[in-house]
Amino acid sequence: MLNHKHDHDACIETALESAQKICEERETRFTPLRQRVLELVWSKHEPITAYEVLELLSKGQKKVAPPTVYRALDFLIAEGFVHRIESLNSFVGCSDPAHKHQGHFMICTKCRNVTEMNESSLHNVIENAAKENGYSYENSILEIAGVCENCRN
Amino acid sequence: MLNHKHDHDACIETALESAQKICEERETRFTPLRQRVLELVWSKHEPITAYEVLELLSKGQKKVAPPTVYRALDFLIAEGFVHRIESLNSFVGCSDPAHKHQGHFMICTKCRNVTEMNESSLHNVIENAAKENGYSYENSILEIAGVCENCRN
DNA sequence: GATGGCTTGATATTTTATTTCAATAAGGGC
DNA sequence: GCCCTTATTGAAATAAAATATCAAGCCATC
Repeated sequence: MLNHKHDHDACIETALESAQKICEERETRFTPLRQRVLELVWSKHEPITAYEVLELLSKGQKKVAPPTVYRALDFLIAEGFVHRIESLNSFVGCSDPAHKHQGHFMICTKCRNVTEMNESSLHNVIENAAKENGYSYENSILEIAGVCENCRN
Repeated sequence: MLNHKHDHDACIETALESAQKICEERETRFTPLRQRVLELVWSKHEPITAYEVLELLSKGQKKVAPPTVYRALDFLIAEGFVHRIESLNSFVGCSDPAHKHQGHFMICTKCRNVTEMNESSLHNVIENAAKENGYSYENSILEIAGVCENCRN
């Protein structure tokens, strides 16, 4: 778990406001559905699956079908508001949506909390590794499994 | 594609022999099924899906069910003979089965060929990144998408 | 208020992976 | 060799994750 003092409601709100603003700048449509899905993805710091989002989304309202969720997620990923965690078939809110980038993550194998690494040095190393092996660089995923500080104590 | 002169039959054979030897050392059972699945995974350098293996395996003999393939793959992965490419839901033969390690890969977005990187420097950087962020290191996946040298020419 | 494009709804299907229990095969101790 | 235990494979069903397709709705602009 994150720090218990962590005000997660504020965290969600910031993410939503930030996304709202970015969409206005880009003139992309941050529809109610997309807002709601982003909110649900942010509802915990742990990665959430598309079908979990589906279930939450369907609560207390007309049920939605999988494509509805996947399309919203596709949009949010394209805008950089959400990252997909490949090793978990899950999704997490991006901690730095203003700058488009790949997700490089650490995943706690105990609490399943995810921490995003935005270190440019790491990114450079990865990009260089590709070039040294004769590949042009397009994008990359890095997912490190380990145990976070809180869980080790 | 890899170098056209690449003798892929020899490549498969080496992988099988190497696996055979390692299993003898470890006293694990390299059964005919597991051998056959490893051979099929190695049948191309591109990643192969479990269901593609299933189909090849079922050719000209009694059809097998998905768990048969997945169990064989689980064994091969546990022994380090095969890696899973998370971003493609696919599997590739390991180029260095003697040393257990994570797979760090580059994936060509044109020819879909996969190159495994066994650079310890890269591994060190990743392990350090985890520690700097307060995580203990267990394992990691790195999958870089780009265009390989051959495809750029 | 018609047009065209994006967005969502709805249904069906595909792809990927696992659960469960039964049958078979392999190795260890006697 | 024969029994016992355990590992492996077979078989059927199901679960989980994702996509294809077409219809309906919304919205901006003319």
